[in-house]
Amino acid sequence: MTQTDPAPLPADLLPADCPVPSVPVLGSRKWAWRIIRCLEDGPRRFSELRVPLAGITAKVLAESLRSMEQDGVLVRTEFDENPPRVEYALTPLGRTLLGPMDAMCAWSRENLAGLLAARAEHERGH
Amino acid sequence: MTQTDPAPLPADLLPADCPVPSVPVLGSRKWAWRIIRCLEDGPRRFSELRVPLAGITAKVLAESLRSMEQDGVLVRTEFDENPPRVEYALTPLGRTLLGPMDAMCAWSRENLAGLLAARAEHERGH
DNA sequence: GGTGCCAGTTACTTCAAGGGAACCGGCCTT
DNA sequence: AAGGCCGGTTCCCTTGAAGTAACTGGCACC
Repeated sequence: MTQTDPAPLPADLLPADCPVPSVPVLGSRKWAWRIIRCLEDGPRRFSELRVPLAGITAKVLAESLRSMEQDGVLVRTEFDENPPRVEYALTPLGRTLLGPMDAMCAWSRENLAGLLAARAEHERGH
Repeated sequence: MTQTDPAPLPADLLPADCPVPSVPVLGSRKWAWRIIRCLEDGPRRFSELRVPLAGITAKVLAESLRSMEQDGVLVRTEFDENPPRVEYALTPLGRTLLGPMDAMCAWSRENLAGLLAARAEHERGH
């Protein structure tokens, strides 16, 4: 199971002098941001997550959740019911990500248009 | 040249309801954070960037720089000198990234230890 | 004429993540 | 007995970024 192996942190994680070159939990995992957002308001079960995360497959969602659980940003709780129920919730550590994420989200809201314009211009001009 | 095609923004970029699921410029490009940090204090030339970005190859650096130029976060300036000189500098748009990046960096400084602990515990306990 | 510098390029390979489709096990209802 | 629900797993394929290594072009200096 490759996805349950703790992914090695990128070698360049903390280069001693300059602050973080990448964001551990959020980098290189396409759905991580959205998953965290979906859990912001409380625990959700597997199938509840699949709805807002339109397009994600069970496989990828399961993989992402396991890796984020490993990182300690969320917890998986299995209830002994039938049909089975499994809930995912942010940990306190996971909640601390919301602040920085908001900063990034604000940046995107303000600057995404500019970024797309830059790309478009680049495509036309050359 | 695949890397000069404007990469399509991820389809899930702005899902209307919830703020940005990923960071355009910084996601999925391993060296982007560090490159921006290296330009924070002023323009640098190609070979100057290779020093602090220990381990990066000319190819990857060139690719990254071109894609970031396309996104409008930096500019490439070619001087007609010899030997050739080319400088890269952050644009105003690029500078606006520094704030959110600082927030993320602060998060990492504060919580990286906890994250590694969570991983380690996961590895032991299961 | 050979060497070096700078800023790359080109071709090839590797690797991790994502996507698609099929399948599973337990229990419940019809 | 058949089908549905939930929460997955398994296998296989594709993709995109990164890494490796060799090579380029123009000029300048020795």
